[in-house]
Amino acid sequence: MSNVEETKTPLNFIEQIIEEDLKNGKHEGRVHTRFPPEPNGYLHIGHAKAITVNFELAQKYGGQTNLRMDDTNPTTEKTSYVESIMNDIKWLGFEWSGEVLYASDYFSELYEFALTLIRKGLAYVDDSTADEIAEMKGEPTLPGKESPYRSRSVEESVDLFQRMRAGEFPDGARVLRAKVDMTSPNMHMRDPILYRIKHEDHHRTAGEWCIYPMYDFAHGQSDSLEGITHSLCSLEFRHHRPLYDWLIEKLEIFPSRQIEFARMNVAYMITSKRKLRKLVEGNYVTGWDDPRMPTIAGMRRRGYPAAAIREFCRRAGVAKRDNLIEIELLEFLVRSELNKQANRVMAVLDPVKVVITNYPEDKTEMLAVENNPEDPDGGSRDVPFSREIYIEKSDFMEDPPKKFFRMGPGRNVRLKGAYILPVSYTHLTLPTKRIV
RNA sequence: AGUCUUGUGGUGUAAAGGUAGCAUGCAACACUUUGAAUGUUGCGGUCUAGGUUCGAGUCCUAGCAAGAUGACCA
Repeated sequence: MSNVEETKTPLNFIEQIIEEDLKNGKHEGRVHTRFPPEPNGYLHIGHAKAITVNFELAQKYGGQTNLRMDDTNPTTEKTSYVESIMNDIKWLGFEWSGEVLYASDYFSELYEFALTLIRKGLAYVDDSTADEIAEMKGEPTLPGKESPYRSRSVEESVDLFQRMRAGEFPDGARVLRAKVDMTSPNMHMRDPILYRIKHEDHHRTAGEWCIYPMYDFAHGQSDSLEGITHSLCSLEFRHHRPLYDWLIEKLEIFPSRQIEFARMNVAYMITSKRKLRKLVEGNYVTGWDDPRMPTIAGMRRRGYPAAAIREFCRRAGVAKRDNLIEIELLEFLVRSELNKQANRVMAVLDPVKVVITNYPEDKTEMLAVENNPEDPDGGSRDVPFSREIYIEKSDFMEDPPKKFFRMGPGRNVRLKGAYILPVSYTHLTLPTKRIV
């Protein structure tokens, strides 16, 4: 009768999408995700969430996860951050597919993509100033205006773009823009900037380039070049998705799919690299890995186990609504993990001497005490026991209330790993108690 | 001519028209072997108003609320 109902573990909405794709044989059943940090600071608890989701989702469906540095802005990015990022991900317990990848590895391909777009009449070089472009962009409630350079010939744009790349123009003189729709209700579709001029050394390509692609012209293209099937990002990129898809379609390249989910917010924790950097640079903390910082490195130094952080990210779930996770959940999981793996020792901070009057004066025996009651294989250690021992002052009360389960007159207590002690004390002078 | 997304116990997350569940939190009780331990019990919820349906958290309509979006950042 009682058919064993298959206990279907609930799927989050991304898993549902993936399983649907798998069912339809999309991408030959391949699942490939990526974690794309910008190397301009240390990873924090919010990144831990993105890392866990990306890596564990791929793991679950037998896929792979790339680690790709989103390094398209040479002014803010540093190699030292690349190292900290690799460190933190490894410490969290994840392994990326192959070598670390860089968006900067694709600068040549991206440059060719740009040329392709121009030749298709889908991008143009704009000589307007930043202010003019902002002005013409309009406002969310008002349509924008087309740039006078929008109708420039393909040949002229190709020539100008090549000369931008050759370093003929100063920073800000011109940009490359996609030709989409200046009246779109979506601001990101109002001829977004694809390339800007920056005469600045890059942490990896050094002085090789003086034009750099914008996020929208690097991220999706990198996803595509790597064959990423499911490109997960946070909700604020929802408005970028039409552009993400538009570029892939026009370029006729591998159709990665962007899926947005809500970032994790944790009570009392700042997850803004900008603000964390201020703490570091203002010397309010000793560094990105200060134990008070909500960075992965900081939490590591604070003693939080990686397993607890991973579990925290899992329990926070994956959904699209804004959330604020209570710190209590993290603390609960840290305790619970530490309970499993930490050895116990005894220490007395505020000692009170106890004399066990019916125990031989010159005897000392070694009693075995388990290292970890939650770990049967944790072994034991020997603790000496003799007539005079010390206990914590707060473990004794002369006139204890009913709820007090520790030492008190007329009570029996069991000493951890040792004997039951009947306390029929006769005389008490702190800091020494005499017990029969 | 704004657009998009999201509303389920205090918090987070499930329930694919059919018993609103799980976790955390809080409370009470239990406990002669550390505990911020463990065990048991309890508390507490579908944004609002209509509609469809035998039946609505779920579908429809209208509201309301919150968040995102106007960088040559990502």
